[in-house]
Amino acid sequence: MLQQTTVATVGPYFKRFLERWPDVAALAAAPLDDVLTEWAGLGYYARARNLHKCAIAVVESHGGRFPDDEAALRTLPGIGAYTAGAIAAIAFDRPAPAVDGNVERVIARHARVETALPKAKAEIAALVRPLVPSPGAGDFAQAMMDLGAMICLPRGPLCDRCPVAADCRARAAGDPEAFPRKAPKKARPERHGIAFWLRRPDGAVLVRRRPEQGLLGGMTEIPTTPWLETLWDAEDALGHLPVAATALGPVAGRIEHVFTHFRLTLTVLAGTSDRPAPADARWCPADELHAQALPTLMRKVVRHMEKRGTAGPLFAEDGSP
DNA sequence: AAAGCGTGGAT
DNA sequence: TATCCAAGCTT
Repeated sequence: MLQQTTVATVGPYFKRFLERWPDVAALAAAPLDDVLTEWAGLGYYARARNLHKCAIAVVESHGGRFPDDEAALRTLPGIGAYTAGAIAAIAFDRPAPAVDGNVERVIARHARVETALPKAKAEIAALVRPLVPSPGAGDFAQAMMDLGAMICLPRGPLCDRCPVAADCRARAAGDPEAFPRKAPKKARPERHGIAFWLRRPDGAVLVRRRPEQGLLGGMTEIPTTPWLETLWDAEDALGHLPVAATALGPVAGRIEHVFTHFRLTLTVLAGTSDRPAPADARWCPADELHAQALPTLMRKVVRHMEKRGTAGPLFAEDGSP
């Protein structure tokens, strides 16, 4: 859960997750959709799919216990270089480096590594590995991460309180904030889509499961058009209407959302339908909507509609259809 | 091996 | 508002 996510954000998710699935066997036995529902809002949903796969692998291939060496851990789904090292060192006190973003920063400054991230990852891990004490690998891993999190800050590092300031090369050069070097990031394009808010006379809302792979994979969505860098023509959008509907009209306002690699603006087309749901979709009773595996973007759509009320055909605030 | 993959908080 | 950043991994 903590991969690319802050402790503060993870906290409540972690608690609920462990209450529901207290051990690997329980998680392995759970339906993926339940795991995704519990994960909804945390982001990077491949982590949830991988964690579930990982639990199954641990149960089926490792007798229900995590392996204690880096190489075996590294083969499990969702466990990469950092997580394998962290588990080996912290859970089993094996001499492995746990190099997260904090440690990368500490080392990049201490050795004044000129190679830019992410290319420098291997170089930095190679610098850490010989430093790992044994026993004590777990404490070392924690200490290095805490040094980065509390002293060797991204901006305004507290060098006066740093236990290794004396031989820090970036400190000596007076430019610690210039490290780690980073590859330039690319622009974030704007994309647009139209969401179809379709209700049955009994109030149920049409929802759909997204494909298992890719963005928001396996999560539940309010059906939308594809998300393109061009604005949608109303007529083109209707070609993506998932089920025949009546009283279709645009809803005032927009939903803005920022993903890692693009910005998205959704507008909503609301209507009514009494048809059976298509194969990849289902009618969700209104009072069950919030218990679905809705990612934050889709919760924004739901919130948007709840704010406006959902009775009858909807029109823009200026009265246009 | 560069690109894809979420979200919220801090500055 | 824009940018950065967070206990990274997979393809």
